Order: sequence, then C-alpha cells, then structure tokens
Amino acid sequence: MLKKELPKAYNPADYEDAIYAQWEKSGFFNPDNLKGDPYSIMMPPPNVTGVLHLGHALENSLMDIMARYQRMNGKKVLLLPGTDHAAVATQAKVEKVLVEQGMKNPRQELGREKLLEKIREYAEDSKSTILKQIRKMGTSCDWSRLAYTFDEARGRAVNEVFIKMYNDGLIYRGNRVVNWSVKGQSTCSDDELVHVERPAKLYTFKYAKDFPIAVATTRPETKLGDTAVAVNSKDKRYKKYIGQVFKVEVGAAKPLEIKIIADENVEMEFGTGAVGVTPAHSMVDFEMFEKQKAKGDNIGLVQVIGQNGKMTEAAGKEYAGLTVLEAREKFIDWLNKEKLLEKEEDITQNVGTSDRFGDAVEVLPMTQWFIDVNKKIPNKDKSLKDLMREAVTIGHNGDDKQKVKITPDRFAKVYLNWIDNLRDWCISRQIWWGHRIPVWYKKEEIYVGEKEPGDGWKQDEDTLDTWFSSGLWTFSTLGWPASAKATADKPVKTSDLKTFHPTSWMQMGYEILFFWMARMILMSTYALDQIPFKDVYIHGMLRNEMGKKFSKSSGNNLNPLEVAAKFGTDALRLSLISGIAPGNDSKFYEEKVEGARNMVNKLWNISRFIIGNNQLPITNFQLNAKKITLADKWILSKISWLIYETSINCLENYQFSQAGEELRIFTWNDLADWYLEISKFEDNKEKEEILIYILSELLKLWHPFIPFVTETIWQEMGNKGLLMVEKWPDRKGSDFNFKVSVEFDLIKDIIIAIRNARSGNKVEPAKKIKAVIYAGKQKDLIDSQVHLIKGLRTGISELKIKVSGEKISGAIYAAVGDIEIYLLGAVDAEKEKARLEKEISNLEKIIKAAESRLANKEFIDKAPAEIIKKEKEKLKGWQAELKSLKSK
RNA sequence: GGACGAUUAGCUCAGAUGGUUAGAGCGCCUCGUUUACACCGAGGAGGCCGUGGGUUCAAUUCCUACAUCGUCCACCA
Repeated sequence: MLKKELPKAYNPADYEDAIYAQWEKSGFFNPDNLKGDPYSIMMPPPNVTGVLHLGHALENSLMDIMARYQRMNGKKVLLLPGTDHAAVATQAKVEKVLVEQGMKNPRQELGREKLLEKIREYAEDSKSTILKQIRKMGTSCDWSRLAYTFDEARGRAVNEVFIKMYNDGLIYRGNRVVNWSVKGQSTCSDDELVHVERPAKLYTFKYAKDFPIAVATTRPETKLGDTAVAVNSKDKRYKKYIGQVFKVEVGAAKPLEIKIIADENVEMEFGTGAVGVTPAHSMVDFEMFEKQKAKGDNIGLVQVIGQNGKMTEAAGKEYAGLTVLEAREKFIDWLNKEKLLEKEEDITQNVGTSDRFGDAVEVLPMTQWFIDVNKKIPNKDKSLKDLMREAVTIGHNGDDKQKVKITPDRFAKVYLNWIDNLRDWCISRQIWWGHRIPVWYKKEEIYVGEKEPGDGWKQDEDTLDTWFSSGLWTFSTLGWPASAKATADKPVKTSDLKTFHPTSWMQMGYEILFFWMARMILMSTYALDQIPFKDVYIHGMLRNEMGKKFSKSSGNNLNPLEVAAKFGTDALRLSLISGIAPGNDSKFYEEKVEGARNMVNKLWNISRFIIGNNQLPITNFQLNAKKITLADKWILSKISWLIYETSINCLENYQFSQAGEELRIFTWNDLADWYLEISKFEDNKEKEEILIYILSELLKLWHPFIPFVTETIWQEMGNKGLLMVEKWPDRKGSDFNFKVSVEFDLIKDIIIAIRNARSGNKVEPAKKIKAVIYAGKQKDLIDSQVHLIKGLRTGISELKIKVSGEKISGAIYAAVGDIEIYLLGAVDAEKEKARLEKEISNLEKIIKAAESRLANKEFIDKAPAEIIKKEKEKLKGWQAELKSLKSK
C-alpha cells in the first residue's frame, strides 16, 4: 500500500480549490446524476449589491451541511444556487457611486437605458464575485441550474403571475396613499420602512378660534390638508358635533371643510381625545377616509405635499413651493399669531425611513399597483391572507402534508401576527432596475400582457417590487411556467417542478421572514396550489464581539473569505455553526475560528497517525476484527452511539451545533486522547482494523461540516471514490453498550488517579468508590485494568492488585516505588451504606409517585398513550436500579 | 401599547419532554523535552442556572409575577 508522508499541519490552501474542482467535475452536484428520493433546497439568492458577508457564509454552511448529509443518505439532492437583482438596493447603490463620482442626478443625466447599462455592469460584476465566493465556501450546489431573479426565465414567471393575479382581480391599480422616498423618488412597501426614533415637537392647536375641538400633531404642515376631525362616538364632550362640518381658513388654497366624524379607534383619554384627519398624508387617516367613503361619506382628500417633498398649490399661495420644514415653521408662526396654539411639548417619535435611501418617507396619495390581500380569490372563497395563514396553521387547503413547519416554532406566531396587520401590498416602484410592469397603455385603453399588443402602445414606466420576483423563487427556478423553457437563457427542465417542488428545506434569517418567507408562501400557494417548502429553519443574526451587527457602513465588516484564507474554509464553516441555536443571534469572533481550525488539524493528525502506522490496506474497508479488548468494545460502542446521535438526534432535527459538539467530543476526547494512546501499546491487527474502520466512519460523519479536510484525508487513505457520495454510516444506536462504557470510564478514573498521584496532585477517592464495587466482581475487568494501567503512560510496570472479600469489596491498589496509591479501596463502609440507603429511599419515593400516577384512573384515561408508555418504561428502569442497589 | 427572545463558569454560548454529579470552547492556575498533533498532552480551580411566589415526592427546567437587556410589530394623532 501507499505510505505517504503527510505534512504535520493541515494547510487548507493546498487542497481546497482542487477538491472543489474535483467535486464539480464528478457531476454529483447535479441531481440528474444521483438516484433516490428527491431532496431540494433553494439557496436564498444573495443580492448583487456587493460581496458575500458572514451571514451568507453561515447560510451556505447550513445549506451545505443539509445537502451533503442528505446526499450521503442516498437522496437525489438539488441545492440550487442563484442571485437576486435586488431592485431598489442595487439601483440605490449604483446611483450613490455615480453621485460620489460627481454626477448630480444620474437618472436625469444618463436616462433610463444608460443608467440601466451601468447598473447591469455593476450587477454582473458583483454576481461573478458572489458566485466565486459560494464556490469557495465549498457549497455543493448544482451550477447547471444557476438562476438569477432578473434573467429571462424568471422574467417569464414574473409576468405570468402578474397577469394571472390581474385577471383574478387581485392586482389592481389604485389611488391610495403610499410611502414615498423623496430622495429615491420611488415608493416603498410598509415592510421596507426602518423606524427611527427621533425627538419631535407635539403641537396642540385649534383650526380657528370658534372651532370647538383642539387637535394635536407633530406635522403641522400637513394640517393644511385636513378634511376631518375624528372623535370617539362615546365621547360626551364631542358627541354633539359628530356630522357637523366647519369651514376654517388656515391659509390653504381653499378654506378647509372639516367634518367631525366618529371612529372607535380614537382614544378619549389620549391628548385632546380628537384626531385631525389628513387622509392624503397618513396611512391611518387614509383608512378612516376609506371607511367613511364606504359609508357613502366622502370627506375629501387634499394633497398638500408633492413628490418633490415640497408643498403643493393646494397648500395655498403662501406655502406652495416651500419645503416641509419651512412650511411647518410658517404654519406655527401663523398659529401663534392667531393665538390658536395651545400647547407645545417635546416628545420622541418613531419616523419611518426608507430602508435603501435613508430619508424619512412622506406618505402621499398616488396611483400605484397593489396586490389585494383581502379579496377573495375567484372560485376559492379564500383571500391571499387566508392562504398565507393556512400554510402554517392547518396546512394548505387543510392538508396536513402541505404545512410549513417553522423551526423554531415561535416564529409562526410572529408571522401570523404580521398577517393580521397586513395592508394591501404596493408592488410598483418608480425605479428602473427591475421587472417592468407588463401593462400597456394606449390613450384610455389598458392591456395587460407580456408583449405590446400593437403599434402605439406604451408600457408602464414602473417596475415591480423586488420581492415580487423573490417570492416566486422556489418554483421560478424549476422551470415554471413551462413556456419559460423556450426563452430561457439557460436550459430549464420543466420536469424539475414535479420532482423538486415543494422544496424540502429552506433556511433564512428572521429579518426576512415577512419580506420573503411570507411572499413565497403567498406566491406559491396562489400560483401553484402548493406550499413552497415543507420545513423552514430560521437562523439568528451574527454579531461582532460587541454585539453589534456586522455592516459595511459601520466599518466592522469581517470578510468571510479573508477568514477562510487565514484558517481554512472548514474551520470557518465549523465555527459558524458552533454554539448557535435556531433563531438566536450569536457573536462571532476570530478566536472561535481558531478553535475550529485546531479541531480540523486534530482530525488531520489523527488520520496522519492512523494512515502512517497502518500495515493493512485501508481502502474498501470492512470491519472484521475478532479478538477484541475492552477498549475496542468501548470505542466501537461509542462510535455507534455517535452515528445515532449525529444523524437522528441532531441533523434530523436541525441541531447543527449539537452535532458538531458530539463529533468533537468523540474525535478529541475519546478517540485521540484514549483510544489512539491505547493503540500504541495494544498494537495488533485487530486494532489496526478498528482504527481504519473508526476513521472511515468518522470522516463520513464529519464530512457535511468540514468537507474539504475530510475529502482530502479520504483520498490520502487511498480510497477511489469521493467521500462526498459515500453512504452515510448505518444508524445502529442500539449497538451502544452501556456496561462497556461504564467499565471503561472506571479505568479512565483509575488511570487519572494514578497520574495525579504521581504528579503530586491530590486524589479524590469519593468519586471512585462506586466504581470499585462494580469492578470487584469481574476478573476480566480487573485484568484489563491492569493491562491498561501498565500501558497508558502511568509509568507503572508493576501493579499489585488486591481483591478482597467482604470488608472492602474489590479494592485496587497500585504500588509505584514507595508510593502506595490509595485508589479505590478502603471503602468507608458506613458512608457507603448511608449513601446507598439515601439513594434507595430516593428511588423508592420516585417509584411510589410513579406507581400512584399509573394507578390513577384519570391519568390513564386522559394522558396520551405515548406518555403512559414512557412513564411505564421509566418506572421499569427505576425498579431495576432499585433492585441492583438493594442487592449491594 | 402589543408580541417575542435573553438572563447558566471570568468571557462566548450550548442543554435538560422535570430525576441522582448542569456542559463545551476560550481564558486562568499547576505539571509535562512521550516519535499523530505545541494548531499538543495531563490535571485543576471556577456555577444559590436573574429575583420572588406557585405546581410537584422532586424545579435551573413547567406556571406566575417582577427586574434588567434586546428584537419585532403597531403607532399617540
């Protein structure tokens, strides 16, 4: 066999690229080359606004662990990669760059086509960097199915859904108030707002001296557009005014006609108990306006702020053209002059700002495209909201199999709460980078369709909210709609949809729960009548040592590729998934990666030792050891347990951190620290066989987490095939031998005690007493103890064993020179007896309680069968324990 | 205002459907020139599991109240 001298330390850079190339070339990233049940994961497409950050690195690690695990378990795994054009984000970013380069207004100066060209260049550049980075992370995705939210195939899907929704009456064009970013000159959805707390002034005033009700506002300038005052109908002070209209002159173009209306949402106790209603510049007020309108009462809507952020003509001659702030001052001056201002208070206020452009948004009435989330879908008697709710509660159409399982489940509550507050979704944007709305106009005519219907038609200028296309991601990537195939820039297999949808597993950060998860559920249940994924794992955010978010703007961005270059991709991956719990934020810092790097190196050196010392052929290995010792039994028992733990308990339940922990404990504390040491003096054919077996299985278990180093070692062993597609070890959890484990732990204790004694450390016998009683009854065990104690770096060559009968039940003494080590013997009979008695009485109590519970008829009748079964099992265990205790 | 999360070793964090001795990594202390590894080895110290109450034979775990920190949603006009 081949004996290669491996370097002392594992140097990732020497192997990673070649290994990835090998994987890719093998074709096993592509499910078409795999057999078995389909298993699909759609990569959340990173925005083409920049490069990958640590969050992406975490996501890639999580997805790849699942993909590799499932692949090794014989699944036909599709991990589909892609990128997102990130409409507003990308355009905002490029515009910012252009402005920094000296352009004043890129949109005006370049025009639509040229600006789009610039953005496209930027996006393509960013995209290619991102794709390289994904490779670098070792992600085993199918590059042949690479998708982009803004490519032709995805564009087809977008149009198809838009048209379908329009025809179903779910998409409408309406004049409603929207969030408007003056800086970005575009709308944004409610979810795109970032609320910032700011100090503000709250003014209480009356519109006129003879106006009966005072109102309060932080935005006096908008009051030029008030059309009503809302009060609670139960409010005795104001009840008499309800329905009356007051004409007041405040300086606007026309005198305001303020109608007093009733609204149950107005709190009587707060402020003056009355609200000045500005339908044009407040979401809530607009809703009141609509409510009144539905009752047949049009209170009117006056827009006093324009899209340029300046006051309109309607605000009056004095005000038109002023900025919002100038107008505010002017209005306050006027109120003061007229002695209408009653109060001025300092308060803090939450202001909605544009996520991408950063300015405080203005609420304005505009004609935009909306998705109606409350309207019943034709032939369904359900609204989109209903669909979104159903998917996580009773399952789509009440089908339990079509239910999205959210891990951790508390996010289901957050999600449902969000749906309750959801307003119609404004989907049109006035930016250019994005899917253009497939609607055409010719004079008064309107046509909704993919291509212009003939001469003289003009397409809608607006583009779609980027989440519209992201919402289709799970199926637009799988060849939906079928016609996408013809025009796709890449061949798309339409059969994919049938095979891989609903997708098996999805992961994402909680910050895009509403943006993305909700929209995917909406789109998929509506368009396909299927949930988008069965399982969704929500991860937390990564923060730096100070607990701050990593962000480019704050300059504390850690580049995952630099970390990977320094410590290796495996170390980065392992450190990212260590110590995390689903949905919880975690801190990330370099020391963590260092620890993971050390782990990787440890595995490398274990392998180096096993490969280097072995005389047997180590490929295609089958365990056949016949003569085995206690240590052999122990390690085989342990790895059997490890296989069970990592597969069933951890990975099947998305306990990634736990899996890594279990693997590390076995590898370092059990295998390296004990078994490898034992193998140095119990050197025989059986040991070698077992070592190869253990290493092979261990590499498989580690592979999803640290794919590069495991694959490298696998090949250094001389294996022909790729570890990536090796069969996952059989889960024979039952092979775990508790007795052997206890016996071996005893030996460990003895050896540790000897080492302590020799190094002058104190011995604590209490812990060992229990063990010795156990040992005393077994000749074999004593022999193996002697053997191991002699062998394992204790410096002991002579061992005096004394097994006594009654007084000391099985004590072991080890004599080293003139030191007589008092290890396990000399059981203090009294103490031991007391201890046993306490334990027995404790157990008896427990058993009694359990028995009475099982005897309770109510409990038997009402408790689920499973619980009763468990209770019985527990009871049995306790009873057995009690018996064994009593026998002592 | 509503909801959710966190509170466990010096630091960063796991964990237990309630059960005998609560874990890891890092850090710290002592020891170690062993041929897989100093990216190492051996050992050790260090915890009223946030506070009060309740349920229970048994609570750090379940319930409840509170405190502190954090997040999301709604926004009071």
